[in-house]
Amino acid sequence: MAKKIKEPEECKSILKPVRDALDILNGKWKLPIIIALSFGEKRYGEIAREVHGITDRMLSRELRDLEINGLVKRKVLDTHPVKITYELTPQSDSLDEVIEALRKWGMILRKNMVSKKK
Amino acid sequence: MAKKIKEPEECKSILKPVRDALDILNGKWKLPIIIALSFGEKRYGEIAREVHGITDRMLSRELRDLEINGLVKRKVLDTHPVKITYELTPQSDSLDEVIEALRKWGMILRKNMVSKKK
DNA sequence: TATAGTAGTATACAAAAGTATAGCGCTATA
DNA sequence: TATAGCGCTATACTTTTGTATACTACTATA
Repeated sequence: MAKKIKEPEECKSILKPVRDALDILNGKWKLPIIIALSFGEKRYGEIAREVHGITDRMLSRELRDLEINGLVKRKVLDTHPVKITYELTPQSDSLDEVIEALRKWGMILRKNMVSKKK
Repeated sequence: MAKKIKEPEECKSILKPVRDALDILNGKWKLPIIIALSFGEKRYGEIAREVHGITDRMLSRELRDLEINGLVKRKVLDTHPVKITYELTPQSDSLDEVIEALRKWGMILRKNMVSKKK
């Protein structure tokens, strides 16, 4: 009752930031890449090996996207030959909670699948 | 050091469930629909009005998808004329943490944008 | 000298996601 | 009788996402 009056505003106040977040994290690969980088800076090839199934094209596009949105920093070290690393910015450090919540939910999913199917 | 040895397994153990979760929550609309339903069961038209910008085609497809994956229950009430409602299942109730984490992150995003841009 | 790793880009294509618009049969209301 | 709401589906289209394969120029190793 009191809920019905309050609801529309409450619903919007959740929807808006969530949609902002989803706009940046969209697609199949962004969070997996961020997770891989959450263990420390990595080189292109290292990320490619950890995020199974991603193609070079997608990886380079997603890294560029993430860089544009300020989630990832690309660093060129002037060793010889040059070495390039990617690392997270504070912006994506703050994704920890999102990732942890998704991990937990994914595990619940799997448990339910197993108990239903097999 | 100790981290480096542990990392590959640790990384995989996070990546797998997160990717399971993302496979089900993919796209622009699933979480917004779930958020709308988190305030209680709703009819098709009500959802359409709350999730701004979604087209009928997408809404009916996403609802079917969510139903198939056990996140939403479609109920047909035999009033006259029939009334159809959608409600969350316990499976998607457990998404609360994910949504809350995304909401918080989305708000941080917006704050940073404002302080950088305007 | 041949091979493999480095960090990607180029090209072409297929599949999925999303948009726009129209329409259906039904019922309740003006 | 006309209109609006109900819960969708149909058709056609565009955009985004993703795959597959080949290629570059460089360096280090076998």
